[in-house]
Amino acid sequence: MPELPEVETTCRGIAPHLMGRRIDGVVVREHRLRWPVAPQLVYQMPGLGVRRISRRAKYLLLETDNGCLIVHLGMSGSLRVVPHNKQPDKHDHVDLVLDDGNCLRLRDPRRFGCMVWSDGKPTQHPLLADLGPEPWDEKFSGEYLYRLAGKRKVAVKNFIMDAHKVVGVGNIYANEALFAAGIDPRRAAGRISKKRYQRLAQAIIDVLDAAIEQGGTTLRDFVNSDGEPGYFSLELKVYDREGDDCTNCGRPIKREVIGQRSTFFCNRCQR
DNA sequence: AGAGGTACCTGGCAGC
DNA sequence: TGCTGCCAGGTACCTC
Repeated sequence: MPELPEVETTCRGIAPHLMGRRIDGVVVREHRLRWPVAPQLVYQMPGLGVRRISRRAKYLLLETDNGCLIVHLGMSGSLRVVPHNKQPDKHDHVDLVLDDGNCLRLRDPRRFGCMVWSDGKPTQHPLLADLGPEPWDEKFSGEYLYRLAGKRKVAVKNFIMDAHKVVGVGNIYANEALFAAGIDPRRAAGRISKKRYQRLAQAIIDVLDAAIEQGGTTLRDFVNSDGEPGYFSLELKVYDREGDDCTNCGRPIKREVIGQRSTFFCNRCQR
């Protein structure tokens, strides 16, 4: 389940194999992703050169000479560069055939991902236009979160997972960042001090940085690899550790459902 | 406008 | 062993 660090790692992994290449063709074996695979892939992409690969939130942007492919990996998606004649597996839904005999292959068993097209600036696409800042953006800070929280009653965990506030904080990292900042995930967003938001903002950045670094060091080959990029072996302190000892105080980690999502925390260390 | 809930999808697992 | 049923997750979209 790709969270932002895995998307970033994918972006870095595939970029060298795509930059400057030409798309010779596109094969869509299954168009039923979250939204139907954009028809432009088939009628517009062939013949175009790849100019730039980048990431915005959890979206990968593949800019060409004439339009931009926007890819989201959903929960189970992955992208790899493989020889085009390699036999696709059941869940290999789309190939972008490159001019060097390889292809960029999208695999997505659960089909929560998407491949949509943007003719203009991808950042103005409806999916991207209203997103909050990247955690590394200078716009993002504890002050920013504090201001946005106002008097809102929503649980702080849901608040930081809202991509319209700040992008890239999925369930795993929301749990980890709140633990690092010592904040109870159930606490109302509007009832947290500016100072504690400053700690939280830094925790979000730190936890994502650490995961991206892990991704970089444990990066599997994005070419000719059968394996999935795999989960970063980042040491998680609370996520999926219900009943285990808190690494800080030794008390058992609690699990509770907040906003229909599993939430893990230490109710002694997080207030 | 904010808050809360639902849908989408399938591999993997627990329980029978 | 084989079946059923539930869960995981990101995000758009629905309703109140």
